[in-house]
Amino acid sequence: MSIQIPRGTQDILPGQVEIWQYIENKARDISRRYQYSEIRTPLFEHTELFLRGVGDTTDIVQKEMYTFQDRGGRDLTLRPEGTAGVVRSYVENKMFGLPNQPVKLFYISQMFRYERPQAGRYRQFVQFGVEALGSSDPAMDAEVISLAMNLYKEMGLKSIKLVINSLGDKESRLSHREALIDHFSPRIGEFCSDCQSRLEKNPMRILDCKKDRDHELMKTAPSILEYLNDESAAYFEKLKKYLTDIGVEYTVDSGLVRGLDYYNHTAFEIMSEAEGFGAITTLCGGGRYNGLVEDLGGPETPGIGFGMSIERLISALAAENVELPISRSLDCYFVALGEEAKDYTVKLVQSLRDAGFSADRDYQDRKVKAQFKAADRLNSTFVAVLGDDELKENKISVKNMETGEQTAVGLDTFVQEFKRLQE
RNA sequence: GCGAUUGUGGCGAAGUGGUUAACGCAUCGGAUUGUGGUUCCGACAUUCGUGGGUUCGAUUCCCAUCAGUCGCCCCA
Repeated sequence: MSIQIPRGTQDILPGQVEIWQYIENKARDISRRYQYSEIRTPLFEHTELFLRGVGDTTDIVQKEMYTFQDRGGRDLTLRPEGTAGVVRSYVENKMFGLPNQPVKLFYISQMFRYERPQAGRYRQFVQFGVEALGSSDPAMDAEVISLAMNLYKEMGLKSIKLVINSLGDKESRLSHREALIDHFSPRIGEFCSDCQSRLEKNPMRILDCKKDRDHELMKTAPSILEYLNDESAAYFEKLKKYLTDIGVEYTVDSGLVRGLDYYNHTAFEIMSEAEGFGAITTLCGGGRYNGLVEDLGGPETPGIGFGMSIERLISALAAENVELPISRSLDCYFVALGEEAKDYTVKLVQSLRDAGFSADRDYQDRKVKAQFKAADRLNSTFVAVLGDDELKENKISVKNMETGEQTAVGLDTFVQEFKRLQE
């Protein structure tokens, strides 16, 4: 049997790729308006980067990484997310020393996670992500969130929902952590094995457990929001005010815990609420990661960012039946009859292309009728017919495919005549 | 990592333990010796994901394997 595409990957074929290009253009345009510059980092990094950056207790690191050794015995991993690589580059290139701060970066790149594929989940997928490094102003958080929300709005999505939460600073998290342990430990035996191991490692993640969600202790669990210290609470209030000021609607969910260890203060998620979207509704996830730059060997630097899946964005567009303004058209298709005409057509197609038009012709040696069918399928605006009759008079027939009108123009002045016909 | 379900021409999709594997769409050719989106006629699977087994015989039964889809865990 012939070789198949690797599991969880996909070919993006003509017809589909136009959607990708449209989205990528939109993402680049909105990044430009928000003044984020593109950064391109390697597809793979030293495994150590993700162990330290993403956190070695996370699912991503524990069971989802594409890790391999190269011929030199180096431990490398295909990036499972974008932030770690960008922060590594930020530190390595000493961007903290750039005159313009904060440093605002974006990327559109492939990510890799070894998982069982399902609706909205692939082993190779593409994220549009944004990172703003060097500011701890809550207005920065509002900007990053609004960038993501605006992209979805401009794409034409209606059924999307923004959920925000604050995880607080280190001090707030610590006191919340203790409160959680006090709350759950007396009856931890009633919880699933995952939760039992979470109790010491990361008790916040217990709140996220789907298996035990109906347990009575879940409802009475202490909320992080009650444990925010004054500074963290004020930060969160500011963020909410800014979001309201710029018209970004949100709901607060104190149970929102993101899957990566590095988050603090702001955490947010954007999901689709479209009917029949499938089980995985998260389109975009992000948050603040003050401390990550330091963990990766840089100076103390605050940061915030998000990652959004292009695949899931496309699914959401499909679920909402959004029509994108994508038009593929052909200006002129050439129909040639006979050897002499065919030879001449080689030059004619070239002349239109050189003049900036899209032009194509038959290469299958098809009959006239079939050539017209092809032109029709290609949605060609005009068809230029060249046969013995035309050649005899040094002319070429140009047919407007919409009106059916056909006129003969001089072969020598064809390009100029064709331009005139555009009006 | 676990579970459910599916796998027949380019696409969609019937079907049966027995020798010609429906049909629809698309494509190509003809009716119309040089003009599309309509109509009519014709052509188009040594083969039913792959490997093995049962059988006189398997696309149809069994096992394994690969892949798709969906769900769980978790995430984008």
